[in-house]
Amino acid sequence: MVADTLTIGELAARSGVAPSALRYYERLGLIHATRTTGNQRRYRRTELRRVSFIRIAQQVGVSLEEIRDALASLPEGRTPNRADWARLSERWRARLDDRIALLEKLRDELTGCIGCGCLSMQTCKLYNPGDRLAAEGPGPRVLLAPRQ
Amino acid sequence: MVADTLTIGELAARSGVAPSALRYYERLGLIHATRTTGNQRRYRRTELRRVSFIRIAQQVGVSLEEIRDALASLPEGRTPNRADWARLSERWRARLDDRIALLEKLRDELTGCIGCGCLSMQTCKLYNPGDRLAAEGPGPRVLLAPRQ
DNA sequence: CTGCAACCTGAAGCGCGGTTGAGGTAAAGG
DNA sequence: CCTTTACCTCAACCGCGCTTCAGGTTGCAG
Repeated sequence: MVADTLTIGELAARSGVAPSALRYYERLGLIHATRTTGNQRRYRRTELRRVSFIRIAQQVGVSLEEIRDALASLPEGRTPNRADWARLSERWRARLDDRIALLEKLRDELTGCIGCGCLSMQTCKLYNPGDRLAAEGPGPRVLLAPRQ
Repeated sequence: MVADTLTIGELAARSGVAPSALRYYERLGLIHATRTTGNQRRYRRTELRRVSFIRIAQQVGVSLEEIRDALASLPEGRTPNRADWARLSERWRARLDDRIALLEKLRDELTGCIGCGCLSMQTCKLYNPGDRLAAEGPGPRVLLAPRQ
């Protein structure tokens, strides 16, 4: 069955995401499907692009909630075009840049910092990169959200 | 009380990690403490460095289990010296390099990839950066582990 | 028209990385 | 000495991002 819509199994196969995960994404409002008369999901091909975006964003370390908000900025009525996606990806490029900068800072300071014995929380720039984390206060919830 | 050992509260304050988390790390074997006659934990100052290492590794996206394994490579009998820590941090530098390379690839391909409409799982290099993920097979457990 | 794979829902469960709470003990200051 | 604050254990719970399972329905191939 190679129509203009995809079954959940087909979308799963093409995206590498399990059907259960796709249903989960739908519950959270990240993707959408129409239904057949028999209540089975049918996906438009453009959903593939959404799923792709979701997985990429997860790799960057973004929670599904944030991803949902980002996807919500895509047009409702019509199929998103290149410009729409480009706008979205531009925003994520900035995120990536930030994240890369953080990791580079970590890398550049790691050896010297541990080598000199300063890895003691107090003085170490490494432990509070840019004071971003310090501002969050105690409790780890903030960091470490989408693994990887 | 400013002795040569730290109470759990002091270690928590200095490290920015909650006491409950420190006890949790101990249960998992990431850190160690001696006990007073009254069964309270006392930490050697070097534990501060361990905790610091743990938090840094988490930022890079490593699971506590992996961190424990890494810390296990430190000498048992004696206090780890600079060379010990340097050895360890060298290994993590490589991890950081890998991770940075991945994110840079993601960034460099993101705009072009979405812009050209190829973000379709099939052909997109972005979705399978370096085929590392494809090799894992279906199931997300692998990626997205320690959030952020 | 029948059979079987693929699909459906809802609820429960899992792994991680912790936090919270109850009920009790230790230790430092006055 | 006594009070207050910090600490102890154990068990239960939380949020995230799913998976699994039971019990039932759909839809395409032969």
